[in-house]
Amino acid sequence: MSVQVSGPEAPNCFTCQTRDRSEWCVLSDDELTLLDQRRLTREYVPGEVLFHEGDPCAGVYCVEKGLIGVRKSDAEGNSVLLYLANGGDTLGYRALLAGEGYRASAEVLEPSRVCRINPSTVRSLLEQNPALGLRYLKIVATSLGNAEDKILHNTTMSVRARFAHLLIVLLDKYGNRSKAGSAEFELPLARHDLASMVGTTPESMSRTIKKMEQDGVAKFSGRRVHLPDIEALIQEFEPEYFV
Amino acid sequence: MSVQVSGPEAPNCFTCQTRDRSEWCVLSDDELTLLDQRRLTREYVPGEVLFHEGDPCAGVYCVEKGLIGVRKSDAEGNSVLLYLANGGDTLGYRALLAGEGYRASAEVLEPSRVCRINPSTVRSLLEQNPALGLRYLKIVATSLGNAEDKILHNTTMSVRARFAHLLIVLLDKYGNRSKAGSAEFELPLARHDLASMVGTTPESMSRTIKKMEQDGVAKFSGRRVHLPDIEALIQEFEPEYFV
DNA sequence: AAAAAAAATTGACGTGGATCAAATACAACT
DNA sequence: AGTTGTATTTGATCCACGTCAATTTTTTTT
Repeated sequence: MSVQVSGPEAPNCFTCQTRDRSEWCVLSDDELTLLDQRRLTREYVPGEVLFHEGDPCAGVYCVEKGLIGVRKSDAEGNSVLLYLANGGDTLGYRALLAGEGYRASAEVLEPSRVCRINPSTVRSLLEQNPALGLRYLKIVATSLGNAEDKILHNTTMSVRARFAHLLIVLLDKYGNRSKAGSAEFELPLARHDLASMVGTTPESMSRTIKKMEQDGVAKFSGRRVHLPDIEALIQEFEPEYFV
Repeated sequence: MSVQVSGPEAPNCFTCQTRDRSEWCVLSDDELTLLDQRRLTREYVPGEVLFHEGDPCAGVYCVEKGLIGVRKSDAEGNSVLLYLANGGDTLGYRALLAGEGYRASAEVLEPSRVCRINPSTVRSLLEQNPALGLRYLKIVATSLGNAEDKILHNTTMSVRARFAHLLIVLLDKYGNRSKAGSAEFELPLARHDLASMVGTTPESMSRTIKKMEQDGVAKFSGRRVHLPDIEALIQEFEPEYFV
């Protein structure tokens, strides 16, 4: 279960390694002190849930380290993984800013340390520091752009093309395009979560992977992926116009 | 072509009927004066385009009256209609707030009068009036929630269910649920645009409509729709859990 | 009113991907 | 190592939907 962190190794907002990657980088020292006083820090293990779809907004969750997946489900049990959050990412701000409950749930995928800041604290920071609001505006506006991209992709591209796209996104986030043209890295997700991100079933995911291996576009072994030709992979979702 | 509006009947921000429905309702008189000086008002006819996907952001577009559709397309010519904007709605703010170019285009569907406010004016208003930023935060956060809903819907529901959902949305926006259980109203869209909103082809749209008529769920004649049983229509996308 | 153009419908057909069911591989305990 | 539970793969089948082509209907133009 999750535990409240305390003791000598206790984290705080001033020494937080990921603060400069988060929205809080615009806060003054005084504001940072407030944030530090109000934060609730917890360690989570895979399978735990930060918040559930439908819950009233309990604040924003600031990921210090680990991996969280944001999932949206419907009544019949279908669901999609909308995105992944790492150290430096914040979750739950959409609900807070919209003045709603959560419309997705956040599930822990890898052992994580996460701070929660309650709604009133965030609101008072927003009111006293306009720069924070602008930061959030930018984040939300960018997310909206990405979400709209995804709407188009999901309705026009094949499962294979969407998965190729996902691989490139994951490569840029969790691997690195070292050697010219090829790359190898560790996927942060199990098969069924890959399927969930692409918006398909594990069965179709499995078959898609198999076919891509046969075509030599990618090689999978467990969570390890080898991409021999990144250009070719990109062509899967960005086809040539002049054929 | 679009024309610059002037003369005695010239509109202005103070007398604008739709201002209190827009973000600008939080502006002071001074700020409203600035807005009024800087606005560029134009009349548009169907088929014209306010801005294209890929264009650098030229500001926000404030719809006074008419109907605008926001469309996103890819290289192969696929496209989806993301949403519709009426009098009181604002367009293009996402690009401005994200600091990007437009990632969708805005096409005029019915004769419209639209004001454009250039980026620097909006930015200075945002800087001097924090309430405006909060308004935008709320709008963008709500849109993001809706977009994420759509991602889930598009990947899990059938064309027919999505269309049933669209009909209810359009009814609430362009018709009214007068008589208990039934309703009749005028669709603001042609068939191919309905298809585009649902994320399907005109052919499939046509067949879906036909089947719904056979099932007695809806009756179409041109753009006129009769919905004899709204509850039944809702069941198409919100199925019973206890069967 | 006739002609031309555009929009919508219908038909025929193929297939990507969902579904159901079973087999295999893998991981975690004891 | 053996057992049990879970994740992944494979197989077989089906159908919702996209695609292409041909009409028909509606709208626009002259």
